[in-house]
Amino acid sequence: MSDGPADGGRPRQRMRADAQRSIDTLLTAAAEVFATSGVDAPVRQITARAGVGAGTLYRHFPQRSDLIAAVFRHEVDACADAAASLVAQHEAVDALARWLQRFAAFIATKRGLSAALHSGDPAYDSLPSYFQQRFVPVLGALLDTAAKAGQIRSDIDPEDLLRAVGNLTLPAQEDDNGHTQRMIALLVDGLRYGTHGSV
Amino acid sequence: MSDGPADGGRPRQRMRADAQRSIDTLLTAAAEVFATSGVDAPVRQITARAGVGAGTLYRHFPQRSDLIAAVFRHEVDACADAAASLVAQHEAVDALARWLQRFAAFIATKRGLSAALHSGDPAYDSLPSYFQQRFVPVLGALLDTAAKAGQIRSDIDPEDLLRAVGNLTLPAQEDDNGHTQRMIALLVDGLRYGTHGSV
DNA sequence: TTGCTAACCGGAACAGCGTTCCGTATCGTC
DNA sequence: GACGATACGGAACGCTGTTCCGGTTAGCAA
Repeated sequence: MSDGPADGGRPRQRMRADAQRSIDTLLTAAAEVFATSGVDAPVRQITARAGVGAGTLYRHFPQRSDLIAAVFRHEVDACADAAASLVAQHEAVDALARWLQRFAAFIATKRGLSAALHSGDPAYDSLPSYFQQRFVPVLGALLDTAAKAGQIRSDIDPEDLLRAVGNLTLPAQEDDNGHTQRMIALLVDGLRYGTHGSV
Repeated sequence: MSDGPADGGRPRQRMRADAQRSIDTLLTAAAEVFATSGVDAPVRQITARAGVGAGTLYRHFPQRSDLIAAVFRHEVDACADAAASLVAQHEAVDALARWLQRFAAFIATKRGLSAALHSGDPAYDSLPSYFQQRFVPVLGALLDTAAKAGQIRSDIDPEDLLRAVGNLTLPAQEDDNGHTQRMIALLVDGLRYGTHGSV
């Protein structure tokens, strides 16, 4: 996906290089600021970090919700795309485990977002389905590959596992000392149960 | 309860009459403004309606949450106290029905509040229990009286009924044309069921 | 009743916010 | 290289919450 402005579709005509640069910089800066100061952080904090004027931000994201939604989609994409390189570099079940950790880290940054999600702003309406559309196939493929390799059982619904990991992550505090990671590892071990040697 | 300032206790020494007047005016004005513009309404709108300077508001309610909590308590009190006069003027089951309608009207004005409630501000921590402490005995007494008069059954838990009416009211839109009221009436009829003649 | 003082009031003033506007700079093309 | 369209930056505007302080008033004592 091409992280374009908030018109919701593909660019109707090629975007100028500096504009695309601005958008990328803003998206990155906003993600960092949202992570540290929450989604209610001042606009100027984002523009300052991006080294960009306020006008530039409003040109590309007329509404605050546009920026938030774009950052969300951007991070969803980054997380989903991470699966490919993990698969290339690790064994099937290992790639699965690592991706779930990555996914948990993603969820952990979304604490302040749930309030915005339920604010009724229509700009957010498409976000949950985007989340599903992007992650379910990715996780589904990871599960499939590992199952076909005989490394995990094959009766796991990706949607269920997605929700389970999400729930596992939500209540965690910031300083949970790897508790969430250990729980996810446990979950993965659960997946292994019932294959080849073990019963 | 004496709607004092936000020190949480009774006035440690008699308050000047003009101060008490200001507090009352502010509480009334704030309630009206919150009802029309939501709890996020500008402070100046409240002070303007109360015919009072900003300094006066901040003197009595240093934090915004203090004002919101005070308005809430004030309205809880008004609603709870309404029961007494209803009992004096109507038959037991009628008083009960009328009070439930009154309670539903109260809940209906609390739409915007739930977000504030869950904001984590400790000023709101005591509100839910205040709600319970104030309403459960009132409704309990109404139920008791009506039950002893043989007008309704006697196996109703006031806490349950409180929650039921609350839930009944929450999803209602502003223009529900008396739908909520009809549902509550139905609930009261349900209470009647199983007494004297009927089965 | 009068006078005194602590308490209170009003609103101007300040700081910080989101948002708009427009002169200037840059890109892509001819 | 020159030109038009596009995008950039940041000053400026209006609105916000909050503070501050000179003037006013309530309550009490003489």
